[in-house]
Amino acid sequence: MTSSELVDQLTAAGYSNTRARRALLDALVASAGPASPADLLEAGRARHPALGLVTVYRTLEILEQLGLVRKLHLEEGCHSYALSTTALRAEGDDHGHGGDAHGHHVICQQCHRAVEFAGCDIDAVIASVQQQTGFAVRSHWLEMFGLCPTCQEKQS
Amino acid sequence: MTSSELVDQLTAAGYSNTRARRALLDALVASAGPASPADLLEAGRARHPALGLVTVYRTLEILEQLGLVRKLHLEEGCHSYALSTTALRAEGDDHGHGGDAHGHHVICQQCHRAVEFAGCDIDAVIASVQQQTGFAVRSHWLEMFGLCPTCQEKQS
DNA sequence: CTGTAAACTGAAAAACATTTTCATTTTTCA
DNA sequence: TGAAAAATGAAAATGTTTTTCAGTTTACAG
Ligand SMILES: [Mn+2]
Ligand SMILES: [Mn+2]
Ligand SMILES: [Zn+2]
Ligand SMILES: [Zn+2]
Repeated sequence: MTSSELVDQLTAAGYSNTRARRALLDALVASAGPASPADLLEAGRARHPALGLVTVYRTLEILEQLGLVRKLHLEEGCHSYALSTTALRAEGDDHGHGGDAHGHHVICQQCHRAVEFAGCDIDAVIASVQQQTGFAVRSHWLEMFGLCPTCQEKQS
Repeated sequence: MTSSELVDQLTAAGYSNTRARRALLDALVASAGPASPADLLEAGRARHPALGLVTVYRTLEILEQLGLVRKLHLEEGCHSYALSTTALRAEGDDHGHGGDAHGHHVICQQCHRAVEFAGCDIDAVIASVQQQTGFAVRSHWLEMFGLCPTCQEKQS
């Protein structure tokens, strides 16, 4: 997903095409792994020095609502954002957190690269939990951690 | 799990039995759902008014290391803590986040009560992710959201 | 093109959350 | 019971997110 495709999505949704947003989206597309708001501010300022942190927060909120990025919760530092994969966004496969389409990530414990994956087939687990606890499960949230191919090689 | 059992675990692990810790543990056991550090400070001060927030953070960190509480990441407000279930702690079922035994919670979207559940049988999903992405998956993290039995009744 | 209304921006301040520091108090244990 | 070690909490430092607001930029109708 290029940053101008992302801009198109924003304008299609009725948002303006501004310099600040282009800078942020460029930064987001260029970033290797998930990036925190502070990370994105720094990277965005390389493109548009006047960029403000408030705009980073506001734009990420919009992007998240549109399903273009996902907020990851990490052990360290908590929130980071990662672009969502086109294929998965299109799929509309909603076991979703609160009714929104959702995806899940594997995150490298070494280099922190994150990759979205398709097909979280956990209906059996959900059924078991509903039976065990009496809860009506409406959504779930799953993250995996490990080593990416590159870091596996370096390891050995 | 009573609070004095928790104190026993602490002393067994070499930590002192202090008034501040007893107050915090009482508060934790009494709390209905997951509680934030600020929540626990307030509840703990009902028992020991001098209790400080720093001690709340420090004690939660210890309890988490011992596997007695788990840190939940929620959409709103981020970190909260919930006692872990005895049965699950004993089980030593470690698909674990970083090698530690782990458990998962279902959280009520209405009243925020959290219940730990056993048996996250997602080996097939893990295998598929490893195959899809090339990552070597070492641990995972799963939360479910829905309605607890009580809130389901109220709903209808 | 232009002019205008609506949308957006970023500085600053406020509101929160977490961590560090350090002098004092409490606990443990010989 | 006394000394050493561990733990405490106030205060300050650090970090993150939200709110406000006056000024700027963008979109778009004319
Ligand atoms: Mn989180
Ligand atoms: Mn598991
Ligand atoms: Zn890696
Ligand atoms: Zn409920």
